[in-house]
Amino acid sequence: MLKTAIEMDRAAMILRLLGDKTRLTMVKILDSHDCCVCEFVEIFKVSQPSISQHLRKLKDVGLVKEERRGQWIFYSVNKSNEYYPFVSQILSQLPDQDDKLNELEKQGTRITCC
Amino acid sequence: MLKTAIEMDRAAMILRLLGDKTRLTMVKILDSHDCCVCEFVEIFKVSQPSISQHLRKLKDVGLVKEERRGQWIFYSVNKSNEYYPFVSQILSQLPDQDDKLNELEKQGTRITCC
DNA sequence: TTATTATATAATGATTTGCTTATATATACA
DNA sequence: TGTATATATAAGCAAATCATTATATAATAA
Repeated sequence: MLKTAIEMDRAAMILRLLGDKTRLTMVKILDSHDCCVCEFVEIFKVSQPSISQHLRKLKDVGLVKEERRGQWIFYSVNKSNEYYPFVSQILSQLPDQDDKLNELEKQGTRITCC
Repeated sequence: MLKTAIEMDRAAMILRLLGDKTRLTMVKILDSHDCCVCEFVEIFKVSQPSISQHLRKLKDVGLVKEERRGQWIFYSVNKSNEYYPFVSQILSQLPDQDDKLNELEKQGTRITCC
């Protein structure tokens, strides 16, 4: 077994985490753009606590990190996380989600503070 | 968006399917060796219906196929399935599980009919 | 200071999941 | 043919999941 291979139980845990359409799309978006909670609320049309809970799960395994900027808390992918190489390979096979952020731009609800 | 990219909801569905340690290990094993139900029962130490139910889920999305050989039903990965390229890339990042089958050989519980 | 905005957490409930045991079906063997 | 073996399906149950509403906390604006 390669030293670099992810363990099966860790891999299953990560796949289960990504096996939710909302979280998977979040991570795909965050892989190329920082976003704050309210942007995700707008994109996914679910309640703010629901978004916060998804982000919490991603943060709990260290896959995303948060950073306060004024009134907002921005999330980004933690590319130095041990699971990132595994996740990154998966994300690379997914269609880019730029249309979601472009939609926010058009609506004027994209947050571009700081 | 690339024509070849898997849709987000399909991707999430596949990841959720693989996001179970038993199923993930099954698919990893099946990717290189056909196996029958009773071998998985031996490997995973869970009930036979539990194994059958996992295989059913994998079969329902077309990721594995079955073939009767005498008294046994052998399962294998359906490499022509539309999701196989996506899955294959994930499997390639996992440690090989040959030790599981080697263990069966040692115990003499490997099925090598037909 | 008070009101507003952004976010997190707690509590709750419906649905899904993954196991179990019991049972049905199909093949193989004596 | 009758019995054993391999597998599938059904039913039941505990735990996990994902949403919601209510509430708490922190920063900003008036």
